[in-house]
Amino acid sequence: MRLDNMLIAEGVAGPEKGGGSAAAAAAAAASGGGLGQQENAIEHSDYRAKLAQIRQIYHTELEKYEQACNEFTTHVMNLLREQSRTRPIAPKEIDRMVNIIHRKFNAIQVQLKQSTCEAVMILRSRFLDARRKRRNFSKQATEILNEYFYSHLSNPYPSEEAKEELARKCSITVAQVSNWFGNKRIRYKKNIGKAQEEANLYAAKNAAAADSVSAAPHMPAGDQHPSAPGTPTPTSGSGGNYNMMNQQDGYMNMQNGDSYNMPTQVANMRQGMSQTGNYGNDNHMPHTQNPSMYDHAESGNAERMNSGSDTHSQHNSPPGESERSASGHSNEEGGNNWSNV
DNA sequence: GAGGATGATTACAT
DNA sequence: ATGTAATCATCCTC
Repeated sequence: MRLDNMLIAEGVAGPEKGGGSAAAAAAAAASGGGLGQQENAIEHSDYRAKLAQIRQIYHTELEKYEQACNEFTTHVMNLLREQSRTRPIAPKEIDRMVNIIHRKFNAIQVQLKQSTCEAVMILRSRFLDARRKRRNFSKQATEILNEYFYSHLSNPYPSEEAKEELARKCSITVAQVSNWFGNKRIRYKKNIGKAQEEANLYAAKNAAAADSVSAAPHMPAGDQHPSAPGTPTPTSGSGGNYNMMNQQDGYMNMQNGDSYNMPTQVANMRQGMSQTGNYGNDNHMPHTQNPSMYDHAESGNAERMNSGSDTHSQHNSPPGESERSASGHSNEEGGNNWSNV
């Protein structure tokens, strides 16, 4: 019964006219924004064509089975009729035989329906799989995301609100922002060396922005963390939008002891610089001074990765981020070791 | 066309 | 629920 319903819903079973339109409509709904309508139309016609093919195969097979069922039933009936000459055969017995045959053929039909459902599912996944439709984000969106990421390098876990804000700015969904940060964190860790160049780029950008801000100090005081002046976003042009980030930087600075009073941009810059300075250079910063991820990552030292806090701290840190931001609590136990895996 | 970059999905952990 | 890691499928650059 469920199979029947599904096949009807997918437009394989049910009325012939407009077969597949339901599924095509579902496909249209599921595909979401981002694609041109023409492109959609092409894909949907393709999808409909394939679905029609499945539908045709399904119906011819079904017809074949029904025909075979009828043939076999009449065959058995004939046999019974012949037998009735030699022995009495009750109508009940005939009914029973017919029922058995029908049950058998029903089971075969269920198998047919199952495999048809599978085929439709595969077709759907082929056409509706978002991976097949992926488009790169706009340059501006990537810029905004990178900017946020590198200015929160010590704790690149945007809160729900920050994600919404970023999503709005980049014209993407919150889920896409989450995906982006997930991918970014992983790939940053995997390729620290290369990412450092990028990090420096954004750090320098921030520094430049900081200069221009300090030249014209007009930031609303209410927006600012006491120890972290605002970090304006050059591309966004709306300086007060990264409230969360300022608070997070405050959290980061709290752990750094001497950098507690350091302006955010300078801290970021320093992070970037220390990164470059340490990479391929024995001039490591003492961990107590700047226990940032670079010290761990650039060394590529698995032992170091396991030292300090265990995996719990890593997993506790992200979910706590928003709470920290909201409550303004600082974490006295080095929490910015997100790369310590 | 090859290979890297990138967005999305999945499995699994906490 | 949210994160990581691996992987897929596509885009993009050379």
